[in-house]
Amino acid sequence: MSLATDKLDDKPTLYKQIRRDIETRILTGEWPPGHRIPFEHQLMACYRCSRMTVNKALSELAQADLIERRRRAGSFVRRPQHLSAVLKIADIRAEITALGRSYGYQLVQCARRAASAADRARLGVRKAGKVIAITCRHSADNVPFALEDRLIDLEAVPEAAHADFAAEPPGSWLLHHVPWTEAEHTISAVVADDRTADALGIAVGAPCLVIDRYTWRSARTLTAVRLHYPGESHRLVARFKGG
Amino acid sequence: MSLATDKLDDKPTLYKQIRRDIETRILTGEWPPGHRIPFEHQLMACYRCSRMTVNKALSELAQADLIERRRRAGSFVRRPQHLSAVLKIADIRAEITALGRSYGYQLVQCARRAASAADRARLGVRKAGKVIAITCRHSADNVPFALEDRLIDLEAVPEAAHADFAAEPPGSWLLHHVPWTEAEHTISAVVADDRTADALGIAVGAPCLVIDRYTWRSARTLTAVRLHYPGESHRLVARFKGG
DNA sequence: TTGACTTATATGTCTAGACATATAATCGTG
DNA sequence: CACGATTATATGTCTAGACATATAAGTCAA
Repeated sequence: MSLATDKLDDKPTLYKQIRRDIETRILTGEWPPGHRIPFEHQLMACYRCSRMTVNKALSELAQADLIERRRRAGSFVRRPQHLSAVLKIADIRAEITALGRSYGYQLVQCARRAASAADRARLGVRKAGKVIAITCRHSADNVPFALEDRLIDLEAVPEAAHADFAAEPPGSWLLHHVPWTEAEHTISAVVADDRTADALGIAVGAPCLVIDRYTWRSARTLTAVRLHYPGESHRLVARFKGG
Repeated sequence: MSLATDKLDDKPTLYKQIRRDIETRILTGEWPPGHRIPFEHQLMACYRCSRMTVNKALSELAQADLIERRRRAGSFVRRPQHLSAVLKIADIRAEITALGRSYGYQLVQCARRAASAADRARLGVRKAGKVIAITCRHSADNVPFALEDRLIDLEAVPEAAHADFAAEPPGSWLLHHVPWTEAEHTISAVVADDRTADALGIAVGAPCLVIDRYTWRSARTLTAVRLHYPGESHRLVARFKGG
């Protein structure tokens, strides 16, 4: 279980030095959340450099959400984002092939229909419209990997009408054809019902990891998908830095 | 399920305009992974601005991992990071109080002992040494919220010997007293065994979300913790931006 | 063909200024 | 005291330069 030393080997430059100094103080707790970072002009004097140099350091810390900058007031250490969570799982096919396993895909069902009330609730739309409902299965080395139930809003993604979801998984198709701006994952655990157990080749009552993913482009829901993973075998691994 | 329009309302400035233009082309796929972004001097001419302005735009895109910059070669669209995952859950007490619920804590067991072979394997240490093993329970509004099984390496965190884990949850204590540099979460699903079901007040065989968290400081494991959440009630929500 | 050397060039960092702008703090007035 | 107007100030953005440096590409000799 070795740990990568992220980027400690790159040449130290002044702005990185400044950024690092501040970062260290934040991570060690020497500067707790809410603490005001020295003003830019103070750091200029301290490090004997121009304002643009300290500004670059502070801007990067702000982009990384470690500090918050407020006009006239100064820069402050942000509270660590409790319970804030970020999870990215873009494409199951890519995930499986990246693991060096062979990817398999079976389309179980694909229907184009007028949105039901339940569909509209799931997609967060009011008006009537058409949707595509897809059920499919992903497998790795011929072992079921995940069961996918997806809804695509055809009003938001009209191109999807011409996609061949028997040939290409909807997730991959969407990733390559439809730009998105924001997404949300919700992770929970359930026990397998008949249908899920059957599709994943596990026992009824076996644990499953469930991921619900909603994808938007500029406040418009594009697609909603629910994925069932066999819970014992599949794991989501998340590694990160920070304080 | 409304969606915050992240930062579309802020004043458009030139470097943001440039960043946005490039971002859009990447997200729409107009510039696929590997595509070379125009050189800085081309963008300077195109937008009629100084090099620092385009540099700021490109630097931010690079920091966000949307592009990769290579000296002499130029800037290139990066492959989307499939299966990359990030998850942050710092402190259960903070999580619960942030939800506006009352936090409760019960220490079930706390033992200081020489590290067993299993302990050493879990912490990734070779040498013999002392550890603290803690089992405790977190509750929200007097309903069991999570069961925690934690191991703290006393060689790495000697201060922990003086902490009172009956009064303060170990996660909170560690967060406030011990700086860390890197962590890893693994999420999986299981069904509750006797002990877990009993502690969480759920049925044996009910689904549970399991989070294993390892925390390091400079390649040294500080603590390993396993959390069981009642799977039906607890959800991890992850929201993020990007392509 | 291959390896070593040179050169051109795009990015990396930095400066010493400038004006814009949001807003905390102060001041003044009813 | 409450509230609106003013002011001071820290950050936000931008410029027109500069030199450093890694490296792709070209050059030349073995």
